[in-house]
Amino acid sequence: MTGEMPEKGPLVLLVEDEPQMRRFLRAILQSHGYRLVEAETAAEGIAHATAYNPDLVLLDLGLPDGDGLDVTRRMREWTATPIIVLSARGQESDKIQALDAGADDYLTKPFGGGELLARMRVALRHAARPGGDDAAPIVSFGDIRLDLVRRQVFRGDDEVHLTPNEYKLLTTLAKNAGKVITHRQLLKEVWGPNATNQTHYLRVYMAQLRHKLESDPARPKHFTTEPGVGYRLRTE
Amino acid sequence: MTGEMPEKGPLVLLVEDEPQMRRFLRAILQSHGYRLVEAETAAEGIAHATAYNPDLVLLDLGLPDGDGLDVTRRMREWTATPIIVLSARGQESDKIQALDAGADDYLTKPFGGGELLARMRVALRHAARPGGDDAAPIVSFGDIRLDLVRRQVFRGDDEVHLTPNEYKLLTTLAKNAGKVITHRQLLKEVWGPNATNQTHYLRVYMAQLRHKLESDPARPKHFTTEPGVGYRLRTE
DNA sequence: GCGCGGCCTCAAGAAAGCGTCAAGAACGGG
DNA sequence: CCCGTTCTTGACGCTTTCTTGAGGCCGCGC
Repeated sequence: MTGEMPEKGPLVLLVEDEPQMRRFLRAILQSHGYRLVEAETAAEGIAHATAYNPDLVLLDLGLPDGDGLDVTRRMREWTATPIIVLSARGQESDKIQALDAGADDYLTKPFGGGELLARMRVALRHAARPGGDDAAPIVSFGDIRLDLVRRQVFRGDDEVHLTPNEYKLLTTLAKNAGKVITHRQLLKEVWGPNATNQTHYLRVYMAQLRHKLESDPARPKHFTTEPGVGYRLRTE
Repeated sequence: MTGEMPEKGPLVLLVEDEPQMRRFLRAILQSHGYRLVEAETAAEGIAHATAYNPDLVLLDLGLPDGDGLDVTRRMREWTATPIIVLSARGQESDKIQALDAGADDYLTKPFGGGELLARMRVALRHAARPGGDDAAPIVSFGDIRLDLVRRQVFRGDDEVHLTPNEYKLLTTLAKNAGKVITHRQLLKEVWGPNATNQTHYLRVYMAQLRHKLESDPARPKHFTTEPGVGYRLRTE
């Protein structure tokens, strides 16, 4: 077996008032690895959209407290998150209105779970396209540049080769730059939860990182030791 | 009407064999300012797609000379142009297949002109978003040129023959040039999701690619190994 | 001054991962 | 049905990476 990551799937906001429908969708989504947030009203839908910033919205029209179209329009004022409308109304004019209001797809109830999932994949595919999500994939300190997307480390203009563990250790430090990270945390992150007392690993690997990335490995400027506690990466 | 402006509406490629349906769609599209290119067969569809580089494709499944899904898949090898499938078949499995093959939407005949136009607007809205079109249809590195449209690989002036798996492996690497792609990703992409632990395949096929495309296969400049992680294609 | 705990260094053996070669199986076209 | 191509599988040796241990340094409390 492989010690996989928790594999957190895309976050879906479900806005739907009928309990029965909600149960149906919840079952489908969760069994396919999606994380789920639910709302029962338009107002709650908008509130959750801003609070959770989901990857996708499933929106029922005909909510108790207002038009679902409003939800769509309101969301489109500030986000391009895919919205798939689910509706009992199959009139062409309804579809056109919803789509022009900013919805990305429109399914008429009843629909098959398979089709819904397929259309969700399409929507998520779109959202993944333009490099809109990854904000700052490059961390730098001193003359070191760490490119998290390409998985490359540069020292000046030269690429530095890191082994998998070295890289993982560096990234966990970099992701919490400035903060102290305890031995336990680092070990758990890099070597897994069964190695949280092998502090010797850290000494060896920190030494390697320092040799590869510090100009004076014996007097580290960036990879500093916090005796008895852990290590810290100083990025300025 | 004649005497109009230079008519610079979006260019739509219509791939449809039934003359009746073509007439119907032609009327709708032209009356709404779209420019139109028509194809009657799958082969012609692909040819026109490369020749005209349309803004949107309307694709009928069930063409005389082959599966419409193939057209979708082939196009997705090099372009992200929106594809809306029009089909008489309304089975859920058909929809799922088409959408997963790369289609952006699926309408079952008969459908209303208004809905089609609305869904086209959605598709064009997606395509219009920033970032624009990314995938250059030709990738090159060293003295290698990879033509994604023609599915051809050249080394200098000579064409290099690749087997299907070799080609697929090369393209998945090329589409993420510079980034490390994990063993798992590559295997899933080339051999399907049931082979994600057959890392041995990768060794064999990477060796073959290197032999065909590297000047010194034993010391690869472009197809580099990231031990324990995956492979990377360096394009500079 | 001495002992001790925590840390760093160096290095070697163990383990895992990788590249190579080759043979048999499966496939597809004639 | 046969032949050539492509895919799969296995064995082997090599390289990289991981793990482990021994030794030394330093600061602190006693």
